[in-house]
Amino acid sequence: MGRVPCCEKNGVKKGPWTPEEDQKLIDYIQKHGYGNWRTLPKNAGLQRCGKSCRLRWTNYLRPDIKRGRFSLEEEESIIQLHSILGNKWSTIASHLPGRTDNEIKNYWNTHIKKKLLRMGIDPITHSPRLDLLYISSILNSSLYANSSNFNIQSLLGMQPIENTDLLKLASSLLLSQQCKDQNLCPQNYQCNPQILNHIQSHVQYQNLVQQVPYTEMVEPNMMNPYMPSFTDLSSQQHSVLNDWHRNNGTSLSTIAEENIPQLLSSYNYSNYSTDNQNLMDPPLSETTTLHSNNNSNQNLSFASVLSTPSSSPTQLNSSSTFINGSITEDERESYGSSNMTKFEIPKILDVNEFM
DNA sequence: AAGTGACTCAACCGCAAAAGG
DNA sequence: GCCTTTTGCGGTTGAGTCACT
Repeated sequence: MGRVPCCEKNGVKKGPWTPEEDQKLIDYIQKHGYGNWRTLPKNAGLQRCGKSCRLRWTNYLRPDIKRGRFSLEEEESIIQLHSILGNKWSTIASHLPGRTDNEIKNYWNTHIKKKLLRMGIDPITHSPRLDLLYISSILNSSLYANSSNFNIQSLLGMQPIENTDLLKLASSLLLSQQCKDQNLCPQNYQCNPQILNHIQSHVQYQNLVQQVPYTEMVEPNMMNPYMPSFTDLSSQQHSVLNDWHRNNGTSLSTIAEENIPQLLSSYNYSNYSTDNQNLMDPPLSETTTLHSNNNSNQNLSFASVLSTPSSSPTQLNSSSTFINGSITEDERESYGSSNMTKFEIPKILDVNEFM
């Protein structure tokens, strides 16, 4: 395994480590610790550069390294953390005891990323890949509708989407966006129920990855059309939060997860309007009842979308499908055993550290 | 059994940040 | 404040392995 040495300059060896080299490194570090990686190889009698020694130790020889398959909990943690942190592998690794950044990075690239892609979820934004759905929709509904040998999903590495409704709703989503962009949306625009189903599915996915305090949203804007970050809040919303902050003697950064949805839902976000408006906000906030709340006429706001975690009184329809309703065996392996609506943050996650 | 392509993962590279002088 | 050195991180590579034909 590994890379073949491309050169051996100055007697510095590269490539795979031998058991003898490993033993030398272990012996030296056990005796002297690993203070200076630069001088370590010389002192340890290794013909390696310090960088190589450090890497070998941190990724392989460290005694607290956990090897073997990632557990379901670990996988869920990685997905959650990645949705918050992006490719900050070392930070993610620091929340998974015994796992290295390299190992997590590899696991992400070889397993999780592909799995999400197959499910039609963008592994970068953790949002549905509407762009591909849109292309697919166009192609499926027009020129190539009857062509059995043309399949954009397979070309793009996606799982075949058999549910044509999903394609339609993707089109609807984009059309509604275009409509909105051009101010063509009628005041009484009725949101396509299929879109609602889709959003429900997406919210379920977000339940999986977004079970973190909202304060975490401050840092990376997750580019998720349904999940505006804290920094996306309008000044009015900030004002509400600040009022709350003043009344409770806390800072915004310390507002607890369970408080924000409650706080936000007390505010009528139908007034919410900014240039970078949420993709679905206008039609949804006017007409829809996404949640089976006790108030069936409650406006849909992103606050209610935000409040979907298990702490929320809002319960999604547990029979809702995940994106297109067909979860493969592979995906079931990862998600099937855990009820997404009941998913909880693993105890090892202390997201406050990200701040 | 042999060939082939996909997958895995240890290790390398280059860059940036931090530390030291 | 500037320069040099060291450390850490994220992206990428490619030999070994596996699965399929």
